[in-house]
This record gives sequence, structure tokens and C-alpha cells, in this order.
Amino acid sequence: MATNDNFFERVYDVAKKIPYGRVTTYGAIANFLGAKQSARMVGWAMNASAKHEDIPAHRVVNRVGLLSGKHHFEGTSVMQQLLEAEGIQIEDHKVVDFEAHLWDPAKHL
DNA sequence: CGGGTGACCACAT
DNA sequence: AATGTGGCCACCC
Repeated sequence: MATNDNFFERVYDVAKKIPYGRVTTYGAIANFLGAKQSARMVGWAMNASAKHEDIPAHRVVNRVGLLSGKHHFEGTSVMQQLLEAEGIQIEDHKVVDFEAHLWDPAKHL
């Protein structure tokens, strides 16, 4: 077994399903997994996802649309650049019209 | 083995 | 209204 740490695997699975040009939040994923209290773990899972190439962690931001994880990327602007490349406008490290681009797994999945 | 930290969020005061 | 604290679980020292 192994292989799957439940919570982590689920986070990866959902993160991979984030549509192009859309963003989601740690809390939304955690909530979707039924553990909104463990939003922190989602972030930690993303950290581990760094070794997972198929995890578009740049599409995951905190609940206010702030690129909380930009600091953990290869560079500091990579995350923003990726989002902008997908048509998402970033201003002051925050997603513009965040709710409009928000993709909630609990709603769409 | 124990403690502290962390890409967070929600509630309480 | 703003600030503080709690909670969750995994990983590092």
C-alpha cells in the first residue's frame, strides 16, 4: 500500500483536476475531502507535491486569493507568471476577480 | 522520544 | 472591527 496516504493522494488527485485558467483554495480542497479543519495539511501536501510534476500547485491559493505559496516555488514570480499565462490576472500577488476564477471541487466535481 | 514548525481556516474574545 | 488562539496532521531537529 502504500503508495497512498489517503489525504495526500486525494489532494493530489483533486489538484490535478483543476481546470485550466481556474484556481482553488486549500480550504476548498480540505472541505471537499471532509476535513476543512486540516486545511494546513493541504498546504503541506502541496509542499510534497513539489516532487509531483503533474500537480499544478500554482493554481492553488489561500482563501483570499493570495498566492501564499509563491514563496515556495522555484522562484517568487513563477507562480504569478503561470497564472497570468492561463489568463488569470494577478495584482499584488493576489488573484483579480478571484471568486470568478475560483473552482470549487465540491461544486464542480 | 518530545517539541516545534508549517503553502491554512474558523471561531472566540 | 481587529487580534488571538485553537485545531488538524505530517515532517524535521
